[in-house]
Amino acid sequence: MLVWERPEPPDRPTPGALSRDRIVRAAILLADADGLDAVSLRKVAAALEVGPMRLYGYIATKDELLDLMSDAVYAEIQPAGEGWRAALTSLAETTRDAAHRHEWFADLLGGRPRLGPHALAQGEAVVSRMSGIHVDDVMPMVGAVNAYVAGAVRQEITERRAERTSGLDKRQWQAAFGPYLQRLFASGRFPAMSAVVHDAAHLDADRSFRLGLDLLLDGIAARLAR
Amino acid sequence: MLVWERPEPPDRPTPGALSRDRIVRAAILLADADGLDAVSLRKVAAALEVGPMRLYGYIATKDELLDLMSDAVYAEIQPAGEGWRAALTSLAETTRDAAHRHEWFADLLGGRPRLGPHALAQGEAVVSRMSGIHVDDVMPMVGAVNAYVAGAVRQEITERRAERTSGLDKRQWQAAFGPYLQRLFASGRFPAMSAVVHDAAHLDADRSFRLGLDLLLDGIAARLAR
DNA sequence: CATCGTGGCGATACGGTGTATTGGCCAATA
DNA sequence: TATTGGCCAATACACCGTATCGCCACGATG
Repeated sequence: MLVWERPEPPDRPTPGALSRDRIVRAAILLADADGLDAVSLRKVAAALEVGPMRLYGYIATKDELLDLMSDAVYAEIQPAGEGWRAALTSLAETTRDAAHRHEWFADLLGGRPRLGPHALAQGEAVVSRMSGIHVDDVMPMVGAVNAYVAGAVRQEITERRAERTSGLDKRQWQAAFGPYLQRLFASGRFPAMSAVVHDAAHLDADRSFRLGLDLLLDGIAARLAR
Repeated sequence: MLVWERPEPPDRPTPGALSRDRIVRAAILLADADGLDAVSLRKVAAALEVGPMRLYGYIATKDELLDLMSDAVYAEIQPAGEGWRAALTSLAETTRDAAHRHEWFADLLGGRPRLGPHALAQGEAVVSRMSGIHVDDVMPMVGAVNAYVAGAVRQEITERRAERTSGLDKRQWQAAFGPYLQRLFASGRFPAMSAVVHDAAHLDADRSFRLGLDLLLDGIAARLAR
């Protein structure tokens, strides 16, 4: 049950030959274009001009393919920076950037164990930059940032998707939810929320993500100062 | 396309009659028992001793059923407490408790718009308790807590599931990942992580969740004090 | 060189899914 | 009583992940 490791055939691969990499890349292209639901083993195989069963010589199951796709994205996330605050900020921003390039990544983020080699390498890159922090504090702090990032990114992508599908048929969306929401708010059952959504300044996604992250990092800084 | 509102037939319902509530409750029982994947319209219908197509008189699509299930869980989350810190803490803990009762909720959390009536009521309960906070700061702060909670809870449930399935056949799991991880760590490519997982105290899930939450709340408190 | 064995690969098959369509039956109305 | 309308069940379709089977081509062996 080797998941992330599977030896390629030792003789140099024929250029057109199948491989785990080619399969994962094809799956990622499909997911980038049409979302995770568009990734089926049949479609991936078709994109590679191959029968569906061929894939089972390289991956054991569809879940394993999803794990490999995730780990391929982790390869794109390599946080840099000096000092813990820069490292954690970079971790958050590069993860978010990756999710913007691959929206489906937001759906997988946190939904499966992060044990792939690239995910581990990313963890190493972060942990190794947490200089001067007590060893007992490293994982909780990194974990908290990862949790915030996963939740915030998923929320953001969800909203973006909702806006996009409502943009395609904004008329429909407004017809469906506009009256419903309007009635609820007019009902007076949500006075506090009404006041906030009416009066508050609306931040764009960048600023809102950054603000929440800064709150968390400020809390970490305060803890470290004690 | 009324999603969360659909009038029940006005004459008082026959006890055994179908209804959105009965459908949602049956789906939740299935999901609690065997996970989200076990929720299929056919199985829900079978649990209600009814043909699958009957459900389409009450819900438009399976996604709508998932939205209704989510919103039913939000009905269980009613944060209490006086003052913003108690309210946000309560929001986090009750959300986490709900995900412990309904593990599938962690998979849905943040994955779809939170526009159901109970979700809105929960939002109102939180916002109305953010007393003394500038109107522009309310949503970002509540949003940050919600993001952290969603990410942390999903991560926690994912780990819990991995442990459980590996508990069923722990031998298999160790045989699969033990050597792989051992080799990676022995390879010396992850010195910082190795040191941390070797030397650091391991917190249980309760403490780790609470610690991350406190970091974020401390950051909020610091911001409010400025 | 002829034959046999083998192993990889394609096609087929199975049980499941969400949902569209069809057709029949029952009940209320003209 | 004849008709019509609406509800409900059954059927149907396209697709999914994956198990199985049978063929064919190739390498080893007599």
